[in-house]
Amino acid sequence: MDVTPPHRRSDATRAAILEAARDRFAQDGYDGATVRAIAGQAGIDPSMVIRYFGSKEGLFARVVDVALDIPDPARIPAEDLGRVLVTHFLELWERDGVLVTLLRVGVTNPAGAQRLRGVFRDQLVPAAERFGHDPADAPRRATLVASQILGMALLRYVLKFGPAAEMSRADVVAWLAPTVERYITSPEP
Amino acid sequence: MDVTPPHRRSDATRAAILEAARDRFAQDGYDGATVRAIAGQAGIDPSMVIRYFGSKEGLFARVVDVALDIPDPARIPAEDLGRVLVTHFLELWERDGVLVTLLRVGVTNPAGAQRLRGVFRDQLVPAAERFGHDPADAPRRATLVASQILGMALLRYVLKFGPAAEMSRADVVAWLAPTVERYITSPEP
DNA sequence: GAGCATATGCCAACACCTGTTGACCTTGCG
DNA sequence: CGCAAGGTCAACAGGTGTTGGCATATGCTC
Repeated sequence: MDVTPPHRRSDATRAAILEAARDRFAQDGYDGATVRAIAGQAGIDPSMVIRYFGSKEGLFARVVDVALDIPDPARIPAEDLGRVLVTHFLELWERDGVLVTLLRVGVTNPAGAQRLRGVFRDQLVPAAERFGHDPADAPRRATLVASQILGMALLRYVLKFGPAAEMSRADVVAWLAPTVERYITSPEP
Repeated sequence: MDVTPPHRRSDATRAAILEAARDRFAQDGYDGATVRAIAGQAGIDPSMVIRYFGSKEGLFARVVDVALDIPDPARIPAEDLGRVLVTHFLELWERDGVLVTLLRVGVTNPAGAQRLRGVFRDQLVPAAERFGHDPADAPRRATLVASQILGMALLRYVLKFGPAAEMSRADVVAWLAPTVERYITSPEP
């Protein structure tokens, strides 16, 4: 898709804009993050943002592009399933601000919600199909797992509630792992 | 605190503004809900909103005033604890848009996040103290329960994900009840 | 019932902020 | 040198919360 020559003189600026945008979107959401604030943080003029990314929406689309990289169930011992998955998701949320951005924007912006649904449908549900025994159950299992993971991420990384943010990662994993495991493997409540 | 005479001629208008505000805030969040849109839906002039509630923030403070009414643990049979609590929270989220509003705004607006923290600290943690055996553990238990409930509410009532919204209430209760119960009663993961 | 004070409501405008655009310099490379 | 890409500046059109002035209608006092 990107057929432009690999080295442009403005690549540094583009990268600076993207980095600033990631930061501002994650911090302030879509409406809260103004083009002027992003440009200011990147140290350039607001008009450059538009020239390089077409529009604010175009920039946002570039920023929010996430691969969940859910591990292959075949390579996980059955008794470690919950622990491995929860650990993976925590790392995902802590890696960069993309998921925080996605959630922040998805909650207020219809287009953002659409994008969140896309991630759920294209990555989480298929993973649930690989994990569970009955593929028809996958959407429900994915929903249950997502509810627990999203809820903890919301408290811990978005709202930054004291008790949630201060829990050690090991504690979070220890408590959530059995829940997630049950949602995936148990045939009924 | 409210010493004004009980019957003002403008009470109907005030109520209309509050109702419209509840709706718009729940739907569009704090920034998305404009004073003009609220006034339009209430069928009056935008200036009336300011005159009656001082400012947009004042109106929002009036709208977002929620009592979780968490039931008394002494009146719940131990084996019904999870079911009763999950059912209670689902009804709370479905009753009116207040919790949806609170979540939508809390995610993007710092003041909204503060208010959400207040609800958590003043209502959820004390409840966890009454429920659990070790009061020192209450913040962590409240966090775990909140993570599961908030996550499901997020998918079901805010983002309106298909699979989450279409699950029957009974199904949600059946799946979440054991989780919530474990978070409250189990001394360790 | 008449007159008046006051509450109620609308209109127009304000100052500010938003995304976006076009004209204009400036730098670096062929 | 010439020319295109990189970058800045100022301005635009539209939307925001908020304010003051002006019309109207209501309810109270005589």
